Amino acid sequence: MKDNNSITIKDIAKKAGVSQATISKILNNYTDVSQKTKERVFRIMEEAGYRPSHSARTLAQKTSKLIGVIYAGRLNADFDHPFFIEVLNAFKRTIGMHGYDLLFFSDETFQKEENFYARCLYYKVDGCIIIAGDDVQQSIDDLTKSDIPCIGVDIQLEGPKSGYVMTDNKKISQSVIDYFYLQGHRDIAYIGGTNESTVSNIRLKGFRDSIKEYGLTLNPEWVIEGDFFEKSGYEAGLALFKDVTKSPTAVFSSSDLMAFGFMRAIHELGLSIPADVSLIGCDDQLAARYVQPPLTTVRQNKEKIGRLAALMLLDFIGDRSSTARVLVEPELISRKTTAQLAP
Amino acid sequence: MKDNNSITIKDIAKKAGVSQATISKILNNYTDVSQKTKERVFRIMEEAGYRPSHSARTLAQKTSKLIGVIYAGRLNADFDHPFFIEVLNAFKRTIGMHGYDLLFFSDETFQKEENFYARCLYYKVDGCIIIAGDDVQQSIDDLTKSDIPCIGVDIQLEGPKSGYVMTDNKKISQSVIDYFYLQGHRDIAYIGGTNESTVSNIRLKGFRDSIKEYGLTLNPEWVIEGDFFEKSGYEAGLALFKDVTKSPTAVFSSSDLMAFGFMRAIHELGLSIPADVSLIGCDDQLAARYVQPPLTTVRQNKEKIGRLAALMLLDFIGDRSSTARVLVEPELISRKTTAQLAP
DNA sequence: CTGAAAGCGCTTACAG
DNA sequence: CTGAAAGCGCTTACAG
Repeated sequence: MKDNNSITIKDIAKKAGVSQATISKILNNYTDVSQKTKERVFRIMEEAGYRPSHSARTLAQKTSKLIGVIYAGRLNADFDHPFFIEVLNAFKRTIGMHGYDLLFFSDETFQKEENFYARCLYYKVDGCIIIAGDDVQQSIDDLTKSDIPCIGVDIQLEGPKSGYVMTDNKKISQSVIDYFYLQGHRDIAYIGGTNESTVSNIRLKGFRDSIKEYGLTLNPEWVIEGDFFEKSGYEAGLALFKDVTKSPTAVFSSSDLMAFGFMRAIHELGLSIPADVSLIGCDDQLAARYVQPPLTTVRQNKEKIGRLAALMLLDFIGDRSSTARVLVEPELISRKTTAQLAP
Repeated sequence: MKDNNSITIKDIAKKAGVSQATISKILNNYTDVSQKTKERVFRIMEEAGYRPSHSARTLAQKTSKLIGVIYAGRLNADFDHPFFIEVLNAFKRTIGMHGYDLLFFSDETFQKEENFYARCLYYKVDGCIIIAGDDVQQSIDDLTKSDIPCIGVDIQLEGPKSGYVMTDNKKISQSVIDYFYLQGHRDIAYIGGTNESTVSNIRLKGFRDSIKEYGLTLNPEWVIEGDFFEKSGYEAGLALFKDVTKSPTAVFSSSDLMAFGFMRAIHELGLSIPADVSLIGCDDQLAARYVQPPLTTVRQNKEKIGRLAALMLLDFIGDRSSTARVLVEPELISRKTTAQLAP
């Protein structure tokens, strides 16, 4: 529209008295250019205020130095999930150091079609990070089957150029059971996320397996399906403690939000934590530190997950690896909602 | 590298027996193409698996349909700030419906140079959203002076194609003072953010002005500079209540995090909220609902800010407006840290 | 309603 | 160490 700043490689070539090819080589760090011309050209570019063009470069090179970010999932298909942000933060930092920028696909761009593969081809992204619940599975199917490198976070991608990284969710449950067991608890309940969630199912399986390993028996009524949100935890609390004689002594809630709801229910019932029941959450949200009493919970290493995702993707892009599946250790944060079971 | 899926407009033109120009017109919704050819071409594109190329289009059109996202600021130059996320969410949704995708600039891409203007030209973004504290001011200077449309959130951009939207921060303080006054409080203290923060300074000024409007006098020792984080609120609490005879009856903390710190200090001093002192925070973080007692605080309308930012930017891009400055109403959320002053 | 041709700004063999 | 030329995949006046 305006002055457009459209000084091109051609203009620079003319001013420097060399060919376009030479300018291009200088721009791309070729070694076979004499130091003198290099310096002169750089000076001229500086004076002229030359700006390279991403589209021209991408068109010629067929690679964009762009990474697509696909997010959708269990929390309202938006990116207000704190887990998402922190992982993406670390990812962005690492990938940025390698010269990549991030492209966020707006779900709405193509009227709900959400053909991510098409959009990846459109933008010629070099790779993708997919952070997601399980409801995206279908819309990313084409993409993960393609030869565009993809790393999944919390989603098990199985394509030819795909890999994933996630917390060892089985170990989350194991560490919780271990912790409870050592405190003397034998009657342990579980509040899960939706059963459409892979992550949630792994945690549940880990829970069942651990219970079994300790030779304990699991009351089927003590496995409650929630939806990760506060209200479902509240309802679980009410259900588990409506008859105190049949209540567990310890509860593992697979999200902090549900744990908060559970605490509210227990409070309303006139009971107290951890005197009447021990509780462990999962996520380590900020609020976990501020509830009364502060919530014992399990933290995922989001920084590590993000960094690993970036590094793994970079390896795919550079053809230094093909598929990779990595599990990251969780960490149990001990606070005040858990206590030794009174003998 | 591989099959590349490189069916171009040229191939389609050949198969359809028409010219490239016609294909291009169909792709761009020109009206002057016969319905028959249109349908035939669409079918052929479908069969052939044709994919358009963003770079080719951008190169020819000089517009990318990309919006640059610049974030930096008071919280560690990363995007884990909940305010940021929620605003950006709403922004993304709105801008996405108009066919734009979001480009996140990685700060590290150009070895800390952070010349955002250069990168905007490089990618030919159609506009930018800048969500930031004040320390970015310098690195966005070139950009906001240019003719690239920019909308600032929480930062007052003054360029020829710039505007901003933010909460009416003066009103935040006013509503807090109103609220306290109506409860009988006359001795009101303020815990601010860093004095490099524009937002913080507006709030402080609003605080001072409101105090004056009610004809109250402000004890200079009751204006404390924090840094938005928990610890500084804790220290402020200690300082304000080391001598209870000289303490305020009400405190406005300009962030929830500092309010949490303040609560901790009061608790440690053996005092209680709101019996000994009323407290209002600012942000309405998730944790505000879960602290004991639940925190009265001020909420910003992040959804509205994000939507407005998108709409304003779209108007700039479409040359339907030039500059715009908009303030959004805050909302005071009354919870349990505030009480009528005992007579 | 349709097409020929130039152009967008860069890179890439290839030749020298 | 340097350059001429073709090509990347699209759009845009312009002519018909």
